[in-house]
Amino acid sequence: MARTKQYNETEVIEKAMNLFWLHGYEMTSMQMLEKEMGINKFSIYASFGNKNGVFLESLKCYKQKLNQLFDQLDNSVNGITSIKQFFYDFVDFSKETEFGKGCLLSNTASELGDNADDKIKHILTSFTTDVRSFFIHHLQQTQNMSKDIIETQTDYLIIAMFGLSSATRIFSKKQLEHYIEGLFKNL
Amino acid sequence: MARTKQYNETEVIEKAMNLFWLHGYEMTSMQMLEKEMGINKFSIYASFGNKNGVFLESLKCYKQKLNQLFDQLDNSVNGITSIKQFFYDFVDFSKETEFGKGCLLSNTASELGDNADDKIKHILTSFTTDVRSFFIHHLQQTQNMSKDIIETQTDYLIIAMFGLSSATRIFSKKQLEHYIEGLFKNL
DNA sequence: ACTATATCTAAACGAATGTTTAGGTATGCT
DNA sequence: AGCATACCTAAACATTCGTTTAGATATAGT
Repeated sequence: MARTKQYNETEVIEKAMNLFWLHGYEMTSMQMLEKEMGINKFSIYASFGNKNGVFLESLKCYKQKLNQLFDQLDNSVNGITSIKQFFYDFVDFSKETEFGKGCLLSNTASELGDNADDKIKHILTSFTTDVRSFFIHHLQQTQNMSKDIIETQTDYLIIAMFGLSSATRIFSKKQLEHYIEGLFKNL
Repeated sequence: MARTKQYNETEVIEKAMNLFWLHGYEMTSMQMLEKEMGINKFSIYASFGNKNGVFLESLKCYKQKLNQLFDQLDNSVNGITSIKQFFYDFVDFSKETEFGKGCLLSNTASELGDNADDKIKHILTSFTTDVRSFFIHHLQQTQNMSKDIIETQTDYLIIAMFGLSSATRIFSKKQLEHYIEGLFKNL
């Protein structure tokens, strides 16, 4: 055999993820990735194929982090309260390190839209359905609502969540708090 | 004297605006602008200086269109109802021509963020304050609320509006309707 | 009709993009 | 120890970006 890799692929992807999260896909160049990941272009292409491959892995990495948020909540099963808690946790998560990063997934949906590669679109839509089923599941816990009302309220929550994820890039925690409190006053 | 311009600057900017609206700033190339505006690069640079100049005029053009929405509403002065009407008008406006364009201003805020040129940032912030004062003005009409409550509800509405403008890129009219109805349920 | 001048066409510019390649370097296995 | 192999460095690749420039074309005023 020969020399072994001198970098951990998971670690460098985490760094790449932060770059994409902060600057978006197009605005993040291979040069920036090279510098931030601490490895050469050759190594990047050897490990991930191309820029899109790096991005794809970054999205997966991000998704795992969001899933951790879900997992934390699944322990305290108490209907709408846990949905509201998820909104707050999400704000903390989005604003934990630097200001104005928003949500990598919704940023991507906004930036690339339909032009995105199929694998990327799949990640985005699958996450949307995950969130949707999370909402439906917890709405069902609370009261015995009709299917129509659950559907309507899920649309409400999904869009509120999507809006929140965009808003975290711009608005302060206090303003976001006002938003969340207003949102759940109606439920 | 000599030859006269064979294009109308207002007309070509409208076409440029639609391109930026649909694809964003970075994704819209001079080549695309050339084709869509129907004039040569030379003419574009002669009229607007550079790409950023075209974008700036496009934003102004877009802002005028939004101001028309406001003007329509100022006639029917009835507090929160008119705010809600604005939300609906905005959805119609954002989805009138093609699917998934969202709002050019909030798209720009999301795409460029703090990296944007100062003139562009000024347009964005000035519009936000316009919307804010519109909300405050109409909230004051309804009841005699405390300043704190108006402030809180304005934050709520501003973020809801911002979220809506992002959401129009992705969600259907019916879903957006569910969202708006939910938003105004307790106001 | 002629000329001056602004508009238009089209080619070329340098810089930056994502990607590839060639050559030097270090390390795991026999 | 030595060799094979996979890593890393760094230069070059083609393409595209926004921008500029040189030359052809058309027209308003005399």
